Amino acid sequence: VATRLTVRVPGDYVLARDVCSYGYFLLAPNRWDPATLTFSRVLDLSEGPALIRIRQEGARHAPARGGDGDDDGVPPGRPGAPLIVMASRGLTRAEQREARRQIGRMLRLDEGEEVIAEFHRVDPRWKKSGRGRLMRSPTFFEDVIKTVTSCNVTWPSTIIMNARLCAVYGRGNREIGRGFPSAKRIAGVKPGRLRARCTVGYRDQRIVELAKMFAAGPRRGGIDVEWFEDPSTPDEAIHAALLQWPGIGPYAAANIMQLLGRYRRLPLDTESIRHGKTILGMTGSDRAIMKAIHAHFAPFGEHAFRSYWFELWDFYEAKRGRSWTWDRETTGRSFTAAKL
DNA sequence: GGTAGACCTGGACGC
DNA sequence: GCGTCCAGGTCTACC
Repeated sequence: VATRLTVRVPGDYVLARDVCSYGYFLLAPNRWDPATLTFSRVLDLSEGPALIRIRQEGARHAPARGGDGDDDGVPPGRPGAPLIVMASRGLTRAEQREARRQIGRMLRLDEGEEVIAEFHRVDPRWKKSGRGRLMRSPTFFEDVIKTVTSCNVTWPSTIIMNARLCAVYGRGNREIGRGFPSAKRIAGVKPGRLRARCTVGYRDQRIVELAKMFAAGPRRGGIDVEWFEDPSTPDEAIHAALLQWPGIGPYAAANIMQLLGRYRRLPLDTESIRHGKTILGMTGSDRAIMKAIHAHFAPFGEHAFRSYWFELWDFYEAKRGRSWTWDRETTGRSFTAAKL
């Protein structure tokens, strides 16, 4: 008998808005169905993979949009309504706890209403839409690998890499689909084979090396995930550690910090330069613009990245409609600036 | 301390 | 179609 779970959420939580808040919601194994406002993916649980579908109680299909500009950005869904989670099979008690933990991490349910309210006090532009939470992955490992697959490539390549990683090395089957591969699985793959089967290019060795570090764990000189996830670990220590990892430079390190809920640093890339020039009216060399962007968002303090990110996200939405209406086969493939 | 060039892939462009 | 060029962060080598 398939398991059904009810997940309680913060009082302001809206699934459609808070899932469709970061590009990773468009990357395998994640799936967002704009027609039914349902999120689904395969989770890796102790007894095996399981497909889970998540929807929010009472959320209905968004009404057809009117003309451009008369959309107030308020997402479909009743804030704070519980999530209904349907699994493709029966889950043991232990697996139910695992699933809740992974879903909680992915949806950022740990960030309560008061955290988002504080962000809105610092930057009131997002109060009306309620934007504040950023979607991430069920595990730290997946967040790190997704970051690496988004470095130095255009978005369509990132989509392909993640799809291939799941299809080739993820657990699952034809019926339920496949999840994201575990660190242990990738750690045992030869770099050349990863490159050939997943088109990760020169990232092959770096990805395998990272997987080995995750798979080894702290006792064998690898990565101590708990230390990174622990809010009491200082930002500086995490940043310094990340920069030592293969394939992780300033952009990736800042992005991973954001994914860990540390929003003070900005992962700036070429997209940021465009944003600085066209939206913020900045001029000068790329270096100068990067510096100016950091300075521009510094006053937002520990919410700097949220302010920056939702400014970018607003830009994409202005061009392509609200993110929860994006179809992954069309809009979802081309939502970055280079394509607009 | 900063920086030129290589790395790999998919997409755009010119023929 | 086919070949060439370019975008996109990180890393190494070298000032």
